[in-house]
Order: sequence, then C-alpha cells, then structure tokens
Amino acid sequence: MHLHRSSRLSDDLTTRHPSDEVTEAWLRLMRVRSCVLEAVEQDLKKAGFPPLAWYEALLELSRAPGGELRPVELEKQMLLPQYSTSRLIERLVDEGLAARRECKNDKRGLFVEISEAGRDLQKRMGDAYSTAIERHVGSKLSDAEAAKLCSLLDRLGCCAQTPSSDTKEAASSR
Amino acid sequence: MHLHRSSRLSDDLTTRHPSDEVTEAWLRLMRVRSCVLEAVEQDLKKAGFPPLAWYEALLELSRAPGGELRPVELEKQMLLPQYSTSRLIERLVDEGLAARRECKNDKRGLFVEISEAGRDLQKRMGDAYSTAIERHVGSKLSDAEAAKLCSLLDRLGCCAQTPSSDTKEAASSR
DNA sequence: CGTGGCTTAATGCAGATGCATGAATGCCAA
DNA sequence: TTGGCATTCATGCATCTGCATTAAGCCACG
Repeated sequence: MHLHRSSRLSDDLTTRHPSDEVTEAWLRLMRVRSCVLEAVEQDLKKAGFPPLAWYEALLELSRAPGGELRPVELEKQMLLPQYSTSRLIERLVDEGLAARRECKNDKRGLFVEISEAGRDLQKRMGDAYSTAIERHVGSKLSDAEAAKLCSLLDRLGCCAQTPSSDTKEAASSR
Repeated sequence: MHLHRSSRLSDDLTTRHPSDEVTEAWLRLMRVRSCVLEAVEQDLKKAGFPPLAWYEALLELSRAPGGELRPVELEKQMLLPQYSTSRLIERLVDEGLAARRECKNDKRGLFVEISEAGRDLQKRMGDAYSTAIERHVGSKLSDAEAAKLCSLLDRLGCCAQTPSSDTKEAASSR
C-alpha cells in the first residue's frame, strides 16, 4: 500500500476530492446566496418592482455614454447568455423603459437606449435595492468583513470585475 | 470627492444605504456563485448526469434512515418551495430512482424511498461532483481560506446548517 | 466581385419555475 | 361528534429558461 499522505491524499493524478472545508464553503456559497437573493428579491417585489435583472440592465444602460449599448456589450456586462439578453431587452422595450435604435455602422446590430421612464425606474429601484442590501447584507457584516469576503470570492475568479475597473474597449462603433 | 458616510453613519431611521464594501461583496456573491455553479453544472452535464438538484435529493434520501423521507422533510433540507419538491420527486420516480410509499400514520402524506438505481446514481454523481468542486473551488482556495469563507457566509445567516448539525426532530412518523 | 466563415440578434420549442388553487386528511375545541 | 382551520401534496396556467436554429450582415481572401 503506497498512497495516503495523511490529510492531503488529494493530489493524485486526477484532481481528487475536495477537503471538508472546501465542500462546506461550496455548500454555503450556494445556500447563502440563494437565501439572501430571495430575501432581496422579495423586498423589491413587495415594493412593486420588476425583477432584479431589469435593474441591472437599466443601470448598465444609464451608465453607458449616451445611455445606449449594444446588446452584445450588455450581455458581457451582465454575464447572461445571448438569448437571455435578447429577451430582456424585448421586455424593457415593451414596457417603454428602453428603445431599439439603428446601428449605422453595423447593420447586424442595434443600440438599446434607455428612456426617461427607464432612468426614472432605475433610480427608484436603486433606492429600494440599496435598502434591501443593507438590510440583508450590510447589517450583518462589518466593512472589513465585507472586504474580506470580497477578496475570498475573487479568488474563485471566473468573473468579478468592478464596473469601474474595465477601461478597455470603450467608445467604438456609433 | 466621496461625500457623506464616513463608514457607519448607516443607522439612521430607515436602514440606510450599504457601504461600498458591502455592495461589492453582494455583487461578488451573486456573480461568483453563478460562474462557479455554471462551471460545476457544466462538468456534470458533460459527464452525462442529470441536474445537481437530483443529486442533492438522492443524497438526502440515501442518508435518511431506511432511505426514505417525507416530501416535507426533503423540502426543508433542500430549501426548496413545496411545488418544486413535489415535481422533483415526480421526476425521480419517473426515472425509477425513487418510489412513493404509503405513509400509514398520516394519510395526507407519503414517503419517498430511494431505489437501488437511485443509490447507484447518487454514488456515481457524487464522484463527478467532488471532482468538479475540487476543480472549481478547492484548487483556488486553501483550506484556511475556505474555512474563513464559510464563517463569513455564515454571518449572513438565513440558512446554512450542516446536515450533521440538526439533531432536532428526527425519528417521528413512520 | 463572390464565396465561405464569423458575428450579431431573434425565435420555435421543450422543459422548468412561480403562483395560486384544489383535494384529502389531520387536529382541536366546543 | 362536528365544524373550522391547518397541514400535506398535486396540478393548471402563465411565464421564463435553455438549446438549437435561422436570418442577416460583416470580413477576408482568392
């Protein structure tokens, strides 16, 4: 019997099994986020607002120069699949929160421009949203703890870019 | 630049706005979990397995005494809405992974019992699942970091009970 | 030019989810 | 006992999602 390096018998050829700590972290990540999200969404819903995704989209649009974005960009910002973005936009347009604009230099694409109603809703939701986050997250964590949580989550990589930190590819088509 | 809010002027009357740290933590919690989950689910799917929820359910069932549980219990364990559990069970039964059993002392309810095929699938999925977690979480975090992450997530409360830690209400009806 | 291959966006369809409701049973108090 | 209310589970319906495909325009190369 070779094998068995005490508690780290993990690293044999095929990326072996996670430690208990890791497994627990995974479980908590799944469960806690689902609870907290549920709580926040519920708060918003009770206040009569549409789903969070609408807010995120409106926020991105309102921040963009000219209040407009290509669906592809929105897609990247929000980490959503293409068809999902397409339908989200459809709903925003249906509700008069945004409008489709022609894209002169690339006829395949289009621009989505936030409307006044959209900006208004975005602001009102932002308020309720902040309050909910404070209630369900802020009130349970010190700033230092929140920062620590951030940095740990960042280690898991995949995504996580601060909206203010991507300076690359800005003003392009128009 | 940054005006108001030194760090904790938060607590005025109406549960005010969260600090930047808290907001960032919230955003990361949402994004990171979605990326990591996606990656893990994708691994499982590529290996030809059903969705994660099936595994979680089979796991709970296989752990339960006699390999059977009331839907209500499963529901609590998995933090799922009632109808969702009902349909999950329906699918498991359809696939021959579990069976409905009569509940003698409460005719409203029933028992769901895992089958041999169910136990088998649970084991095989467990393997793939572990590997995926190690790949997408374990390999990016030391055990100490994972533990720290756990404890921070626990602060957010709501749920998060280790399956081994709820000793309350066990053997009841049968 | 024209043709093949890539990017962008929309959509049909099947399956999943949320919500409200229904049907059966249990529990309890008068 | 009985009537009212709570608990347990299922389901109809509208909506949402994932997946695959389509349609249109771009781009580069011969």
